[in-house]
Amino acid sequence: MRPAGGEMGAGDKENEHSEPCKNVLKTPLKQAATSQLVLTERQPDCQPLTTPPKPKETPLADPWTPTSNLKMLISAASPEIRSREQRRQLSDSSSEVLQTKHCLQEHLLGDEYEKSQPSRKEKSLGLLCHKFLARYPDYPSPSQKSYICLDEVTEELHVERRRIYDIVNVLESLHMVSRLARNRYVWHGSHNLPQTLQALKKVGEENKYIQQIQMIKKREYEHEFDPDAERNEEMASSSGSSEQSEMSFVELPGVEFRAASVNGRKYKSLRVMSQKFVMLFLVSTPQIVSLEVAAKILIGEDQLEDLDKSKFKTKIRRLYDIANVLSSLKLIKKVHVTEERGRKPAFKWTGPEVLPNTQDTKLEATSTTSSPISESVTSKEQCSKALFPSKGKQNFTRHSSLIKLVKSIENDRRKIQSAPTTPVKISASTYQSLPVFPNTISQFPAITKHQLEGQAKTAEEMQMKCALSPAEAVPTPEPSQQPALSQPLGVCPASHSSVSPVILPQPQSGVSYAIYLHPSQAHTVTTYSPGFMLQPLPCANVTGIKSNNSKVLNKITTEEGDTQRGLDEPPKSLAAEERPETKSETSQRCLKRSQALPETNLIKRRKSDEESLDTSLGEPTKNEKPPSNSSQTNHEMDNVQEEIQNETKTVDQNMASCCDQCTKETIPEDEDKIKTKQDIPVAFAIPAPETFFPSGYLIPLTHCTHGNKAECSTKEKAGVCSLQHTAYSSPITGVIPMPASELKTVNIPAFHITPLNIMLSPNSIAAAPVLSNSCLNSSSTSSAPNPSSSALNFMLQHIGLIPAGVQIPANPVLQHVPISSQSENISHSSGSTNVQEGKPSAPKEPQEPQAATENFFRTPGGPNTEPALSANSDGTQRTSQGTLCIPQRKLEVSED
DNA sequence: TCCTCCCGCCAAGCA
DNA sequence: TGCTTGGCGGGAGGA
Repeated sequence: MRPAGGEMGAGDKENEHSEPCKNVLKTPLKQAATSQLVLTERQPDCQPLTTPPKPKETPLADPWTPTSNLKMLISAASPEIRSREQRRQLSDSSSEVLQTKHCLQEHLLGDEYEKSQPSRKEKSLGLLCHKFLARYPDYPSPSQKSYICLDEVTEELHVERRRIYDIVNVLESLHMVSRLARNRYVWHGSHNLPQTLQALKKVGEENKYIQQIQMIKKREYEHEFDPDAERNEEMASSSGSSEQSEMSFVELPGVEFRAASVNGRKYKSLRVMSQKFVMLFLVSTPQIVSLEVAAKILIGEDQLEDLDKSKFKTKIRRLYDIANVLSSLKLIKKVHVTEERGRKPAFKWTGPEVLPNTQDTKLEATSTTSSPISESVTSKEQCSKALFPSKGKQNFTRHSSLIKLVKSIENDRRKIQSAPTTPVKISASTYQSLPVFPNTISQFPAITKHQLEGQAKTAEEMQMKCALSPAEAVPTPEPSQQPALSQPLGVCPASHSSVSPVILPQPQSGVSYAIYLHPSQAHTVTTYSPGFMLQPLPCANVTGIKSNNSKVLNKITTEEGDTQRGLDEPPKSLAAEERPETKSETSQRCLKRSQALPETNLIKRRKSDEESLDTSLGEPTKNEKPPSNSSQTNHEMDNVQEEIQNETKTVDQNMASCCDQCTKETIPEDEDKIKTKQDIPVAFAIPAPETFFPSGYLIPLTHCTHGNKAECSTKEKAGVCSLQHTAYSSPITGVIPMPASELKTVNIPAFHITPLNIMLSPNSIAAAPVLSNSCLNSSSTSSAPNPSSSALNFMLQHIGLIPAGVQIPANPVLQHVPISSQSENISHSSGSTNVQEGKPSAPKEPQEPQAATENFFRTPGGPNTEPALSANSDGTQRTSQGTLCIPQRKLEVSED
């Protein structure tokens, strides 16, 4: 009957009753002990016992049939039915049932008996988990705690204890249960779930999982063109993660984690894996994660040992286990993403949207005026509390990293503060690195600094505000959309805030808009920030890497800045690319930083990112001064001209650098490279930074009322008005007041070669010189240029961005202007994935851009939460709220 | 054939 | 030392 040979298969043993004593397993025996009754009764009749596992399973109650399963599910749905069933079960003579079964078993042929056994599916972990969950209320009253006795559970559910551990471990990772003692757990239900998810999301963001995913996808894509790179990938994966060995378990305050023997196995704990898996969903957009990617990331965080494919397979197995439980919890749902290489199993987050951690945010919010830094750190620590604090081991990344974070933040802050001309890290580094006007930064009006700071601060304040009242802050048609909208400002982690959403004051409608840049975009943008250049932006190098088969991937990725530079090196964007050239102080410092980091060390880069992120985040926070300067100034006409001039300089610089970049990088690209660039992670289609500057996301800031200056001044401290006043924003995105109805799209050669789709109002030019400059890209014929546009035209012509005689119109005309080679990338569906990538704001192919329907900047909720969009003629889409969604890509996901 | 994932061996670690 | 936990991977069932 069963395969003989060596070790009997698991399944064999399971059904094996004829080969008794041979299999006396420790655990099974124990279990047998727990169900002694059954065994003792049976043993005499049947063969000497022996197969602990079997007796235990076959015995109880109803046989495992679809019917019984149905009953179980029904009972699960109804406590009454359940209890009734249980009572009946108890009343039944279990021994009789057992005997009957065993007798039946004995009389049946092997095959027949096997058939009588529950099918594999009926024994699935998912179903088991359902049954397990059915035993406890989702929200148990705090007064009456539900205790879980593993022995009872295993007995009642007729499963091996081992299986229960799998379930419990995953539940534990979500803090739905916690271990009290041996064999004993406490059921918390979903009470802690929101908190847990928030914490996980935060930690996930801190860990830059999005970037890791991007990198993995990038490598995958590379493999399509270079099969030999596979080995490299593995090496890269392992080496790059050599310092990621530290895995942490995110613990919630008040929910103590006391897993036994976890110390020795924590790194590979199913709990940790589960949490990380969840994090991937929470930080990614859309919230779809393929098993493969998840496994790779998990492996990446393990030791170097995890190189072979068996490890990968093991991870996949574990992920299936976890996924089954999460599916039972309805947190995820299995789907498939179609790729060129076939369908890939993936899971889509179907759980609750994770809003900003209100607790955490509140903390920060309330502390903003007192001790921002410490608060921020504190909150982070709270979110990612280390395990076993009593042991004080350093095994918990969160702890150590947070500590480092604090230090790095302080250091950066000091540096920044000491640099009077460094308004905001982002812009500071940018400007400083500009070759044309190396000292321009010193001329940059302090007011601009305040504006920028105010912006950053505004973002943070918005975040807090959103956290406090998300719905109010960003009204959305659907609750599920809230996260999407609030995320940029609220949920959006510090890392994103560094990119700070650009606020678009809308004096007329009273509604401001923020152009929120997706994390990936943020990276691009923030490359100006020293820290960001260290980020392993995948897309970038891909282009240049393609031909470098022999290179070790990790090296390649880490060498973006160096090795790629000579090629097309894009991702790094301005800062990374120009640093070496300009050798400005800032850039040098940045370069040093980046170089100091081991190229193969992903975690270090991550940390570096965190530093910069936190720095940028902390910057505004630390700055106690209300953004009054910026807000006030923005409204003062007297200053407009000055600002225009200053910004014009900035623009000029940017443009100059942009030109350089374009000529260097964009033009030379061949089709292959372009193709490579098209590679976009399946679930996280993030355009190659070097190629495109992804679209922005206009977020109506309806909660921000436009008031007069006086009003704002009074509100500024509350961080409400600052948003509106930050009209000029950073040169990166440009900001201009405009009515939603007048929003139009133009391609903005935002830094380098990355065109940015951004909305412009007819009068934007005059109001926002920076944007106006961007408009130069459009071939619109101009109408009477105003003074500012004239100046811009002059400068732009001067630097060769526009031909002599061409004038940038004061009233920009919406246009999609293809930008050289970049445009080709767009229409391309991700290299390896069929999750079709939309292109990042798409330049050249006006027709294509719109093809992408699913904006991955959309709400984290993914497709489900997609707001109603109305397509604009230019391919952009607008939500019912006026939020502009620029199509990014189409995700083909098939649900099972 | 590949995808899923059940099953239980066996070692770490706790009581 | 016995027992609990849980990492791990073989291999079976299903698609």
